Amino acid sequence: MFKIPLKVRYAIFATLDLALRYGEGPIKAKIIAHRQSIPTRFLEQILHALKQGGVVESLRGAQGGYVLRSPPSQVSLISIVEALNGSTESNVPDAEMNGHSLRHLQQESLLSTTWERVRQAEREVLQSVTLETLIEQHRQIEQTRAPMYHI
Amino acid sequence: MFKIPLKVRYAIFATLDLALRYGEGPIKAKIIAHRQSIPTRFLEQILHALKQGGVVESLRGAQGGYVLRSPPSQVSLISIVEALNGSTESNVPDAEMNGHSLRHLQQESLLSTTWERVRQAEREVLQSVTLETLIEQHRQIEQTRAPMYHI
DNA sequence: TATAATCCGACAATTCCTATCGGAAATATA
DNA sequence: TATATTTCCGATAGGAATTGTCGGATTATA
Repeated sequence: MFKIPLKVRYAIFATLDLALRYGEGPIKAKIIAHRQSIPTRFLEQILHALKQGGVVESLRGAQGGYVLRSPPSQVSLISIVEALNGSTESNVPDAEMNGHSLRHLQQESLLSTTWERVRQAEREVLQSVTLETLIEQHRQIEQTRAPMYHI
Repeated sequence: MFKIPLKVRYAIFATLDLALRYGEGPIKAKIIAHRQSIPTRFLEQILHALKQGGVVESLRGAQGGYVLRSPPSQVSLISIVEALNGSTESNVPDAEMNGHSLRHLQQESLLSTTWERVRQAEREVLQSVTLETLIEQHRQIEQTRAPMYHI
């Protein structure tokens, strides 16, 4: 329906990369970027946002890198998405209202309930999917694909 | 969660405008634009898309205009949203795949189930809300607001 | 100290959304 | 038929958001 930003996908695959090596110490942004085919400098920004959002921890300096803050089973996609949107996406900053006419504000209030329901529905799905879920899905895909090469 | 395009809101309020006058003959884009505070030329595009999507019918020429194709109770928000996104949003046109590496395609396939669930959840909400629903909400808001002015 | 890594702000490039425009085609009315 | 009206359609401009790059500051290791 509504488009998923590339940033979000990158963030998911970066954290998934960390999840696959959970407990093995910090991993460098550069390594993740290379493994997941993500522009390095862009990924740095994303990882930084994920840190602000409490999804990952960072260790600066030589031999530093990034680590998941919680085990993969505890990291849901919603926490990743929300980390990227910056905590305070809350509700229509004042600045944005100035551009709108009174009419538009009334219109918004009429739809606000519906939008809220849509977002809640999205949230529920994203809450139910964790990095561990994705890892399992990945394994299953690998298992059903592997036999193909042996025929 | 994921941002709602202005185009979608305009489309909803335009069809709502038609819904409020359902059965009273065609209504001109210019009139709707003025009533709903929507840029006229932009609205024309939107109405055209809504026609392609089967949401409205158009009558060209003098005394022409637009009419809802179905009664307000039969027009759900999902049909409006899908009309705007162009029928064949289906699945990743070939052209788009060229830009992506093999890795990115594998990544996509891993998330495709999740995205599909998110979209389905959105769809269910939007299916449950019709223009009639919004009209009723509107009336209720008016009723609770009106007494304020009499004090 | 030298090296390695994250951090941070600025900004360039690109894509998408919003909006405008000119004129063609169709229709009603006189 | 002539005229006015209105949708139709493509092109494109303007602006905002997304994507991506860069330089250097900061922090840590060795």
